[in-house]
Amino acid sequence: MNEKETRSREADEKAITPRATDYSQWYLDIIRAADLAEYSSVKGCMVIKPNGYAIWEQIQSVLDGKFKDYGVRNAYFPLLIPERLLKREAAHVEGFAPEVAVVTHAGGEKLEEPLVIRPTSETIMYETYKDWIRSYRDLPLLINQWANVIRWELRTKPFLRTTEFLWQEGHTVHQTVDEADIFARKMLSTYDWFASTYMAIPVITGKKSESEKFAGALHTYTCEAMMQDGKALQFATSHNLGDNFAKAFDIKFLDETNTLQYAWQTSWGLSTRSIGGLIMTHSDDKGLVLPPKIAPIKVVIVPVFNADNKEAILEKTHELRLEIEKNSSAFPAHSIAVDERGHLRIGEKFFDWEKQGVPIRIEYGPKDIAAGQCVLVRRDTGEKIIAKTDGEISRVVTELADAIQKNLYDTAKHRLDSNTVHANTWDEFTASIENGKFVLAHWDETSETEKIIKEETSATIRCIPMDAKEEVGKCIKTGLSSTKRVLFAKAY
RNA sequence: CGGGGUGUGGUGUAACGGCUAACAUUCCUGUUUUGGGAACAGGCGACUCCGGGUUCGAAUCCCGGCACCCCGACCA
Repeated sequence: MNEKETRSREADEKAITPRATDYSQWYLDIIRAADLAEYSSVKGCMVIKPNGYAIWEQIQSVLDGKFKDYGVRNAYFPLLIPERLLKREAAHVEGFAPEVAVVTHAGGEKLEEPLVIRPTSETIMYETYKDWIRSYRDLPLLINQWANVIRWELRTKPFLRTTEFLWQEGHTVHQTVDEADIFARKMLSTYDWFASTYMAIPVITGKKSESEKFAGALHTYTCEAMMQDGKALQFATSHNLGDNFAKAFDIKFLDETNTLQYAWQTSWGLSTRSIGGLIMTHSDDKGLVLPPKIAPIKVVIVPVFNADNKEAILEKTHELRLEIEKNSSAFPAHSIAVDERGHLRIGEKFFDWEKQGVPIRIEYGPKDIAAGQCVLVRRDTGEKIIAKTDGEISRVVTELADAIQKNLYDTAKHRLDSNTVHANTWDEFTASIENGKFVLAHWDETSETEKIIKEETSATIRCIPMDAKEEVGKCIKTGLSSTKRVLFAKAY
């Protein structure tokens, strides 16, 4: 075997499984290649590694700022919930009972009352809320919590469904059902805005069907994204809880007319699952691809040096880095990396950063310095751009980041639009679902029909789209009359 | 809980019932290298998943257990 063949074989061994071959393995390969997470010794749980957690911190930072703009304040409630609290709201306990973990022993003794580890915090928070709320002047109460939760799922996959996961859960209390509903929708559009603007993930917003809605909610609103294999991923949800929990937890307030009333509530959440969506939306067969606005490292400068000129080159490299940093607020110091590693060859460094999804790579060596320029390479297209280092570099980097952000969104949007189809007959419907499409179809609005469709095709109603037009139609399964199309797809 | 598969250095693999369990890679030390996956030299690293059994002799054969992975069922 000659040298060339050896190199080619090694390259194959390091390569990521192509998407077309095995989508599931491809997804896991990306996570490993980008060093985002790994399985832990606890079944169903994962260790989020620094590269993965850095993405979560970006998400936290953007969302938390937006929540604060709305007057939402952060708080923290206990991990352990007395079992009786979880049982207060009938639909809620029925929905969560199968997947809760229960602590039965502590302090070396069996507990009088078991404690469940929160699968979500409605119950423990609302138990407290009832003492916080006396009059309409205490409302609205707007609280968010960044926390971990545990749901004992039978089958797990990193980020998308793990036994323990991180999320934010917002819980608000309002005077009227209308005000609560408006707030729930406002949070839905906030998630929509975040997904499209920052994650470059276009979503379809809508309402969940009765059988898919949150256990204990009046309405559940959702953002549904399309992955590269055509399957749907629930990106985030926002619930109008009505007065279901207020009645179960006795949350009442005195209104302006001195009448005691039950309050109206919402809850809304976005989890580390969104990172799974991010990976599956943009990554390619070379590794992770991150949109610049959410990438922890937005630019990596790879200097080209040898033992003789190393110090001189590195000095110039840091000057270049400062030039970008000081001229554009979008690129703080920690978002620009300089690869000074001396034990790796230039090629290995390039592959390393490509795997990690860094949006822009800048190559900077003696030839560039002599010419007063540097070479920028886009992660999304691989295109090389030469820019003058003097004066224009920070503008070029900023524009390039915007162009990458836009390109990633446009590509995902095109994929979503071109794979969303209408079906008017059962045959059309099943064929489209089999082809991995999002299918807009008429439905007779019964849970029975929904269940039958799921059993026969494994497709579920992802949502009743917010922008669904009123039109006369017939249910694709039963032929009964229907007034609007709903979104069906196979889901993660 | 069904169906399928796998357990050997950190990772990926090899070894007919028979030598001190081999090879590659990672990692560490040095030297030389650096515009697309470097080379050489040296070094660290395993009770071959666990427990029994058969045998002069077991990573290998038999029995039992356990763990993990994939496909279902479950899942806001």
